[in-house]
Amino acid sequence: MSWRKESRRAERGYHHGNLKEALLQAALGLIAEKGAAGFTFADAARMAGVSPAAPYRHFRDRDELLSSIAQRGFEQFEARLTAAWDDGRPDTVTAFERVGRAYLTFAREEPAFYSAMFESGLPADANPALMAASERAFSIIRAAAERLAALAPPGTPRPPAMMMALHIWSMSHGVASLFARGDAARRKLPMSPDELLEAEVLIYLRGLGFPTDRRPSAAKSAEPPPVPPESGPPAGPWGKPK
Amino acid sequence: MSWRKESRRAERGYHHGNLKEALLQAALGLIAEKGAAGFTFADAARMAGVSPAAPYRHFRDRDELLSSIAQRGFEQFEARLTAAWDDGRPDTVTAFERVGRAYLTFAREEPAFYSAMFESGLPADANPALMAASERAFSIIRAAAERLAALAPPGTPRPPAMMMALHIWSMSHGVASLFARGDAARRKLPMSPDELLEAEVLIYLRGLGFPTDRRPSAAKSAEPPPVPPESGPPAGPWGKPK
DNA sequence: GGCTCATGTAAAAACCTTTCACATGAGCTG
DNA sequence: CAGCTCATGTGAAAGGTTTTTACATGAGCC
Repeated sequence: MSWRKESRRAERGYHHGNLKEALLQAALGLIAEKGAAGFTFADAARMAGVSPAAPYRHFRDRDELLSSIAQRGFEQFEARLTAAWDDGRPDTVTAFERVGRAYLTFAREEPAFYSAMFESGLPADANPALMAASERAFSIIRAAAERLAALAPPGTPRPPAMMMALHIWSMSHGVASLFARGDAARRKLPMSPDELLEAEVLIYLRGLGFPTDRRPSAAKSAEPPPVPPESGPPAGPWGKPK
Repeated sequence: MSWRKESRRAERGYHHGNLKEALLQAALGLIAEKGAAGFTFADAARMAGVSPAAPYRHFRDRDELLSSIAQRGFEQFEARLTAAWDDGRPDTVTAFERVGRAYLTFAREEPAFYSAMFESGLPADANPALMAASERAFSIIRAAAERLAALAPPGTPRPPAMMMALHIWSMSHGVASLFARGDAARRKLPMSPDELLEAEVLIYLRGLGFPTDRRPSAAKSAEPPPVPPESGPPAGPWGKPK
């Protein structure tokens, strides 16, 4: 029953040729199915068809592999957020909400990355490149918050964009890690995580004085779309108890 | 150099007498200093002065110890939140904010519990007692949200209390796990986590139509304290850029 | 063809987890 | 108090993982 190994070796020769990448992929799969904690360096090596010592030619240790994955995760995360933000088109609020949804989508679709990024307990100073990548991802949220802050209705104090960004981030992260991980819902929710976050953000924005009554719809025009500054008893951003 | 073990044994005899508790304490310490992932069953045994096999008389395996700790954590968490809520005294909003602060304080002061509770990647169905404990803790937040929802200013739609509770929880958890763990701040913040969360909650509540201009102060009287329904351009809940 | 260095391997040390047969002694029973 | 019993510990061992070290391979380059 050793033809497996033999053929593997035959297929690729003594040198793997692309081990580093293979290990990253293998680890990603393992983390997705067994959690960041359960993932094993030896397992990844086995999966790539090399000896347990081989990975050490590419990563100082298990933690470095993990932080590489986290870094790569932040890069993809940044890309997704950037795409979702789409430079604020068609209007700032719509784009902003899309960023929130993208956050949850990423957490749901890339649990392995998300784990490595936020739940692997990596030493904060693990990797400067990691920090930088995380910083760049956050900067998307901050940039969006800046644009949003600039829209503060005249007459109201303009909220600090950095604070808004941190608030939005904490909401997104909170919803993602409490309600949007694992097998969908370990707690039965009255609404989906997406709806939950959207309502949360809308209420928050309204608290800052932004007009957030259901979708400025068309309005591809200049910001801000003309909206009554105070539209009486506002309709809630949450759905009716259908 | 074996007098250590000998004396240990002498001190306590063949039977430890309180091993289960000793293991829980040891594990708590280890998790606090090395993270939930780094903690080792064998280490806990060593710390309690027993053989590596002894713990298996009290916990099916490492995970069961972890989930015991998480459960205990939720119990203490519930106690803290209950105390902070203090049945809504002196007024609902003040008490509510106190609950938020208690959340962060717990995360900061009991990192080991917090890790075990939220970051240990325990299988969702690990322990029914754990689920129940977590449910009880959440119920405090929900109860508080219910009282708050009942205060919705007349004329505005009353927000679903469950939704509010989930929102508040996600904000608290988000701030706690992103900004209030580890060595205080791996990211430089413009304000403390406590202030960040307080501002976030205040803005959110204002978004729901609650009057939240700085502290109803005295007003131990009946809810709601008389407040102008719409106080013009509201002063921001965030501090001035001192 | 021969060199060299990056990339793999094998073997081994150190540690963890978990199980199993066996040892102890605390507490009940008579 | 003798004797029993069973919960609680111990030692040893099997099977994994991590990481290091000396050695093997072969790809790329004169």
